Amino acid sequence: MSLSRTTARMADDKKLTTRAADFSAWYNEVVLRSELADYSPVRGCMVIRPNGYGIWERMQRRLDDMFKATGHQNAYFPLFIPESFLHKEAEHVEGFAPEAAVVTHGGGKLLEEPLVVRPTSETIIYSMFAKWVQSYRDLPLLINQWANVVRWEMRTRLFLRTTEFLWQEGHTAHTTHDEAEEEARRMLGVYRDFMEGHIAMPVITGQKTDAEKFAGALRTYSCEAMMQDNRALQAGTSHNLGQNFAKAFELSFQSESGSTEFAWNTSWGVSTRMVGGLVMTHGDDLGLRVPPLLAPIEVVIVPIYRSDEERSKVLEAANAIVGSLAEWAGRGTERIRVHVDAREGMKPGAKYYEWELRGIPLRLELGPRDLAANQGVLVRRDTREKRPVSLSTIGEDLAETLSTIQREMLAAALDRREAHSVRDHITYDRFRELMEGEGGFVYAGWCGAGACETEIKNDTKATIRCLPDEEFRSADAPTTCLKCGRPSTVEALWAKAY
RNA sequence: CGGGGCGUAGCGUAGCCCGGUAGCGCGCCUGCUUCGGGAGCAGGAGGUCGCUGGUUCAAAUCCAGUCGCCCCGACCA
Repeated sequence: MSLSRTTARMADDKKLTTRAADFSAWYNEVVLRSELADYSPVRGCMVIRPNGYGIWERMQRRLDDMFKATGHQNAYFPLFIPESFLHKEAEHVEGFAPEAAVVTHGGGKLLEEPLVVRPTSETIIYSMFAKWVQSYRDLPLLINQWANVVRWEMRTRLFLRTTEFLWQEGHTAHTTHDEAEEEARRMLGVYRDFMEGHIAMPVITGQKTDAEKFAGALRTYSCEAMMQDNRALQAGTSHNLGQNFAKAFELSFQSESGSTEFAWNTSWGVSTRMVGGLVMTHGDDLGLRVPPLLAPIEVVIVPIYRSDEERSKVLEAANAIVGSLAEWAGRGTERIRVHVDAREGMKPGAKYYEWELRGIPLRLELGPRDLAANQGVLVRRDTREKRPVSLSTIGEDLAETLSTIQREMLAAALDRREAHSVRDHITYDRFRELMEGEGGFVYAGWCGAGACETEIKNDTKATIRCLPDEEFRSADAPTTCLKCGRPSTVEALWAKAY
């Protein structure tokens, strides 16, 4: 029926469409079949299913800790924003008005002023900050909120771009430009640490060009990751908003010297899009691969038996392992998340395929022969490596293997990214050929002219993903602009993007 | 908004040209046998054929309209 294209081959064929055959179809099939999400009755919206939401919850938990550790507090601002608020900052309204959903009726009556469903919350938040801040002593104000937002996109894709999505948006107010700048950079660093440390998804950080920056920001910074089709995914952004919103919403304070000044703001956000990034960074032709730190289940135990007698023995042993892991404190308070797949009427092989599709990092096969030897067979999802492990040291063994998987997944993703990155001085013809073909990240010189940026975009669909931070720049800096050949003022990272 | 594809059981589909008992595979339920890489047999449940109208003795099938979804392009996290 309606899902025929994407769910084709799903019911009759057990295998997924391969990444090489059709990356896009592969992505949709993985998301649907691993039950991360499903389409909703409303166009462009999605339902996040328990498997997907479990990953998001772990992302949230970790990020929330990181925000708290950097001094932020959570708050919640309303979904509805007076339409006039959106109009108070010129660039901002231009950026968001086209994709705003507007509520015109309530309680059966036409509203006096339409309400915008937040596409982002700068306007409502800074209008409230204005009420709360009087003195420099009230600053910095460091707030985060977890929320849903709505942007009426023309084309949507599960997790990557949906009409409604979940995210966090940090909003801060500071006394000086430099302090705001420091905050914007700090949170970009937090994002990078999280993406590399937890999603095992390496990112390039850097500054957005004027063409790509947030509507209303002074400067925008982003984390750019490379997906397996060699396209870039903007996985997180952080903005130095300058005084633009402070001026629009009269967010001012009295300084130490007694003068009245506008505050300096930042905002920064990451969304459920990261789940899509996880899929496209780590998934393979068998399905999803979830990095252990984000996996709601880290280890699944699959019991193997013939007779009822064997069944009860093996299940007893499996439950004993679960019990011992609940006691085992070798990982501090963070216990190993283990699940016993005791479903009947399913052969072990069928269970293996299913857990592989869902990307659970480790599988412990447990049969009568294993029990006789006090062992289990441990299988890594990422490498599919299979080895016997002793049940007497199972906690240590699992914990160590999980942390190895986490580390090696990042290393593998990093290798893949570097293998598809070009830093040599590249001719424009070669660049165009690359963008039409295999794609990838290209580091090249840029004269700084918006015209060159636009021409390249029209020509090749590639855009400047960011002006990379120093550590990502090439050892021998490019000297000429990729497009016009004039002297380069800055090194740019070019790629086709999601 | 342009181009393409498609709406028949939970999923995938056949049937539509040429109108006449709605079929198949997967999944689901029950039972028995199975179980170290996607089990077998037997029995069973499950359908407003997207919706509305028209033609006809009779519509999944023909005609008109309408709604929706997916994919590919122009905007965006």
